[in-house]
Parts: sequence; structure tokens; C-alpha cells
Amino acid sequence: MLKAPVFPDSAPMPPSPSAQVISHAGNRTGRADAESVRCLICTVREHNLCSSIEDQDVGVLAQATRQLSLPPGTTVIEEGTAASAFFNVISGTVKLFKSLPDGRRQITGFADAGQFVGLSNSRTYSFGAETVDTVLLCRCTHAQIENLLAEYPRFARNLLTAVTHELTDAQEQMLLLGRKTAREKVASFLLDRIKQYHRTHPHDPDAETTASVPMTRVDIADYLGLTIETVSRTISALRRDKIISGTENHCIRILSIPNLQDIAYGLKSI
Amino acid sequence: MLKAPVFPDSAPMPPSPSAQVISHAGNRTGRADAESVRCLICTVREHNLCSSIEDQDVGVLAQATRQLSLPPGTTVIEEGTAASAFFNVISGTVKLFKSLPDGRRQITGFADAGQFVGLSNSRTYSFGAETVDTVLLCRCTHAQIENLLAEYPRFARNLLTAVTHELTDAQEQMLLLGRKTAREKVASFLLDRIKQYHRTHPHDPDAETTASVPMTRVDIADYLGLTIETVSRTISALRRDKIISGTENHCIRILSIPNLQDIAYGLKSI
DNA sequence: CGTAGTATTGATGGTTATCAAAAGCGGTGG
DNA sequence: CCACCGCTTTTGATAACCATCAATACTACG
Repeated sequence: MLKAPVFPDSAPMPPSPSAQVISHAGNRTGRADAESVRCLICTVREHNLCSSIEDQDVGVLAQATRQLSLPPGTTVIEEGTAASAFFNVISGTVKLFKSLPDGRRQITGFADAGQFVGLSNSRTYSFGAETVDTVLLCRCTHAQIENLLAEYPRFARNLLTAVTHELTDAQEQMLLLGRKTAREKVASFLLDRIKQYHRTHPHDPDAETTASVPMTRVDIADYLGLTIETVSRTISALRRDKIISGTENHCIRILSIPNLQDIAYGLKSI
Repeated sequence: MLKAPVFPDSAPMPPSPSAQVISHAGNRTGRADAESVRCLICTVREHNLCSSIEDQDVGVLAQATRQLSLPPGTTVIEEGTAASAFFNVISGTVKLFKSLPDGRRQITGFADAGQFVGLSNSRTYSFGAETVDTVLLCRCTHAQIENLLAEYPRFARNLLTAVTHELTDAQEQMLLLGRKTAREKVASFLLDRIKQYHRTHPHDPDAETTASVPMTRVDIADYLGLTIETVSRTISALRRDKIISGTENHCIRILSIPNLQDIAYGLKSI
């Protein structure tokens, strides 16, 4: 595992206090200044929260956020530290996790391009976040989020939808963790990765049968509530059974999606 | 398990369409009509979403909702059916769950007094809900929720906070399901039940050491990702180890909260 | 008081964890 | 270029925890 420098909370921020950023008159004119362009050309804006803010107001967004590129294995959020920032993933994958005092770890989800990270009700983060690969993200303080929520009802509505979606995913993952076998867990995981690849590569003709797995076996194991050995053995077994193929560890080809679905939902004992 | 009649979606509702209910002038006067009183005297309003609506507007709430009392084992939401309603638990406990085709079930949470149930992004519910004991709840259509969201920014803000809280709980539960031992799971569950009892019985002098467990062993097992036998054995073991006491199955007395906490977080091997 | 559901306890087995070692992979530098 | 090193992954042997199967005890309720 890479040595993980803590994400500097003192990273360069817009000079003016957040409350003023939001009401900054210069950003309501629709003038496409250097900052605004960043949001206007953003590859994920139409798919994420930022779509709640119209093109004309995008300067507000650009001034409220700060874009960052982080190498693999970088700590974005350290579990238990003061909760002050919110992140939008532009590209790459971030893992979210919770730990026990003795080091056991549960990855609660992976945030891919278009998803957000860092909402918190309490004063501190109840979870950690770390980059899986090279990640481009937008950073925004909680104070600025509060301003956007107060100012743009659509933003509040979309954030609610996004969090509700996260909750639905979490419930599905609880079913997996509590009631599925190792084989069913791995099959479910691969199906999720296919869906994710399809979302982020809609024009790839192989998108239907490709799963992008940028994370290591350790991460997969911590996500599925298994050990790395069991994950490895199960993937090998799926390969033997001609359900998946490909010798590459981080790109898996699916030979039979229906079979994989049957396994994931316990419909096939084999 | 009780035969579970499906909750009738054709239950008596306010006569007027929801959109009109919200803008119904008569409810903005502050006049405490019969309906409004129900919300004004509600025992959980100050602790839940409804606190977002001021006393003067409470008639809006009263007309938008319908109160119901349901016996134990009643289906409130059937997994996979059209998502149309939202529920607020006034008293009692509701269990939320997801199932696999072969009947394996994972309870994703228990909604106690003050909590809500039934938010959904998709056209159908991705989960089921069933009463654990006798439950009093307020029912409200999704359309009416949308109206409240649009009309009362504080309602939207509070709902976001509530869903974020649910998500935090879900992440904690994923850690439990994926990485804790049976003993740690049961200890964590009992601590949660103590907290819940404390919230709903703040004036009981024994609240610090009492856990109310209205659900059966089957429900506990399906919540913790165990079998009923393991739950039963583990509770017996905690009793033998003088960490809990009481022969009653649905009311457990805690002898040592610090010990229980150590067990729950893996700090104590014994 | 009898019955059905619920909970406890015991015996045994299976799935997955743990321990261990070897093989593969990627980067660095001689 | 290839040898070397650290890291990741795979594969094997064994063990532990929890599930399964089975029987008994308990509780609630008509």
C-alpha cells in the first residue's frame, strides 16, 4: 500500500469567504471567465449535482470549487477528522471505508466519475476516503455547499436524489454482505463494474461485456467482506467455469452475463 | 411469522388532490381545526421531519397526512411494488428489508418512533417494510412530499439531513456485516437498542442500562447476517459472562456497558 | 390445557479464514 | 538486456467460525 499523505485542508482556496462567493455579482453576468470555463466544459457536469446550476450561474460554481488531481493511494478524507469539505469525482475512482480499532476495514463503496464524496452530519467524518487510481476531483467546503443549498432549490433537490440513490446502493450492499455466498458476492461485484464501465464508456462497442476493476484484490476483499485469497480463488473458479475470461487483473471480459446474473442472485447453484 | 396482509394502497385519503391540499387557504390561517390538532399534539413532531413546518402551517401537514395504527406483522411496503407513499413512524418499530429470490432476507434497518420510511428514487420500492409490533404511523403520498419539498425549504433541508443520517447508519452496518464476528455483531446491536430506548424513554431512570428488543430472533438474525441459533447462543454466552442479565427475551438489562462497547469494537477478545 | 409459534441447546459439517509458499508483474539500475 | 526487488496475486493445506440439522424447552393465546 502506498504511503498516503493526508489531503491538505489548507489547499489553495478562493480568496473571498464562501458566503460572498455565492453572491458575487460578477459571476451572475454569464461572462465565461477562465474559472467558469472549467465548469462549462466539465465532462461530468450533466451527469451530476452541478447540473442543478444553470450555465448562466456556473461562475458561482467555478468560484466555489477547486479542481485537484491526485495520484493513486492518496488519502482524500481521514476517518474521524474534522468534516469540512465535499468532493465531486471528475475522473478516476475513490474508495470509501470504515475501520475497526484493530485495523479490520470495510469499504462501503466506490465513487466513480460523476459521484460525490464527503457529506456529513456530524462535526467529523465517520468514514475515510482514498484514491484508487489517478483521480481528478472538485473540492468545495461544507459552508459553500450550504450556500448552494440555500440559493438553488434544484441543487438541494438533486442532492437529496443523489443521497437517496446512495442509500439504495447501501441497502443492496447490506444484502450482499449479510446473505450472499463468496461466489454470489464476486458475481454481483463484477456486474456492478460492468454497469459502471458502461456508464463511463457509452461508446465502447465492448462495453456490454467489459468490467473495469482498477482496485486491488485487497480492496475487493474489503468491499465484499471476504479475504484476498477467497476473492482470488473465486475469480479463478469463474474463469475455469468459462463465465469470465482475460488474464489481465484489472480488466475482465464477461463471457455470459445471464450466467453471472443468475449466480449473483442465487438462481444458479453451479 | 404472521400472515401479512398487504397494506391497502387504497386506504382513506384526504379528498382533495395533493397539489391543492398544499395551497389550501384554510390551512394557513393558524386555526386549530380537528386535523391540525393531531399534528400539534404529535409526540414526535419536534424530533422529526415535521418540525420543519411551523405551528401556523401545521394544517398543511395534517391534511397531507393520514394516521394509521397497524398490528404486528403487517406489511407496510411490499418489495418491488409501485412506490407511492411515504411513512412517518409515530410509535412502535418497523423493519426494512431486502430479499433474494430463494427467500434469504437481509433486514437493512429498524425505523423507530420519529423515523421515516419509504423514500424512493425509482418507480418501485427496492425494499420491503413490515411492522415489528403495534405501530402508529403517518402516511403521505410522494406527490405530497414533493409539494412539501417545493414549498418549505426547511423541509427539504431536514429531509436531506435525515437521509444523510440513514446513510451513515448504513455504512456502520456494512462494517458490522462485513467485518465483525457474531459476538461483536450482537454487542453492537444491543448498544444500538440501548441508545434507541434512551431516545424514546428519556425519563426512565433505568434507560442507561435497558435495551428494548421488540423483534424476534429471526429478525435479529436477518439484521446481523447470522442464523437464529447463533444469535441465541451468543446472547446466552453474554449472559453467562455476566455482561447482560434478564430472562425476558424482549427486554435485556445491561450489566456493563463499557464491556459491551469493548466487545462491539473488537477491543476485548474474551 | 393444548397448540403453534418462538427460543434454547446439542452434534456435526461446510464455507471461508488463516497460515504458508510460490508465481507473476512492474519498475530500477547494474 | 536482464537480474533484482518489492508488491500483488495465485494456489495449497489446515483450522475455525458459524450454518445446518435435530431435539427439547419455553411462551402466548385461544
